Amino acid sequence: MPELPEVETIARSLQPQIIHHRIHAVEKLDWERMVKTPDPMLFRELVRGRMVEHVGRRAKWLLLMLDAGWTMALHLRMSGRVWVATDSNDEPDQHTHLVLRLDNDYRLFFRDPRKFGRVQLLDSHGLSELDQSLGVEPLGNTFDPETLGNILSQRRTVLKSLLLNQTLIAGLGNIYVDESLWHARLHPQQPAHTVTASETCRLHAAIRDVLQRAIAHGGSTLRDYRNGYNQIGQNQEYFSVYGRTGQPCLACGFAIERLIVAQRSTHVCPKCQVLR
DNA sequence: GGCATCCTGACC
DNA sequence: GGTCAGGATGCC
Repeated sequence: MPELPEVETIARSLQPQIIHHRIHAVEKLDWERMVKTPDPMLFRELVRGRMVEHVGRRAKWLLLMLDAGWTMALHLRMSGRVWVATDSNDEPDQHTHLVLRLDNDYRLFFRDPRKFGRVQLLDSHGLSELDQSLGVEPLGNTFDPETLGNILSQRRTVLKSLLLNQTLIAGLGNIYVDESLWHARLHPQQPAHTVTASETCRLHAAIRDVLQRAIAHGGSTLRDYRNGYNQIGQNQEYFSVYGRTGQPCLACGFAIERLIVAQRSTHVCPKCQVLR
């Protein structure tokens, strides 16, 4: 799925296209399980006529801030794609399950072949609950080495699991966890509470660098991800370990290995990332 | 923690 | 036909 950098890139690319435009109607909604709340009938009713005031992001949630206090929160999960179709001849395909008609005749498409994606319409209370269910923003001001150290020191779980846990640090997924750990020279199976202060500083810096670079490159496109203009990202050209099994480590030349950690495909340099 | 589940498509 | 995939949840 889109992870933090991809969702951030989508949010930024949607802003100039949809802010200050009104949603005329929900033009297509053919997979109602996609709507988490409220029920699909009410969803259609409440969305009709709303003005998009801002587009933002919280963790991996894409947030369309609407007038009347509503927020449409979209989660793209594994294969979701959200973009603005500007060509009126461009028809939504069988995997495009949500289409919003805008007042400039543009349409917002939410395409998701695997149907894992979700959308919900939240009032301020619902938005606050969503916010509180998520951990610290790794690119936010409050995420410093001390904060990370406190999170690490209290858990005996392995680093990979901890970094994937959205209730602790919110926004990392499988790609950027592997990339961050490689840059920090830490093994994904190292127990969190054994990470030293200097390693914590390295990990903190690595997470921020990896995410910022990914955003600068417009996100990583493996298969499905596109930005709000339906364009691919470039960050996949800059991976250090993810998907580089058998290829030489960029730091030491040793072959990158693939293992399974926390039931997820995991990539490491066995020489740079030694398990202690 | 580990595992199944929600889905479809790509690839072998 | 089997396996794998950028995610999250729920169950033992």
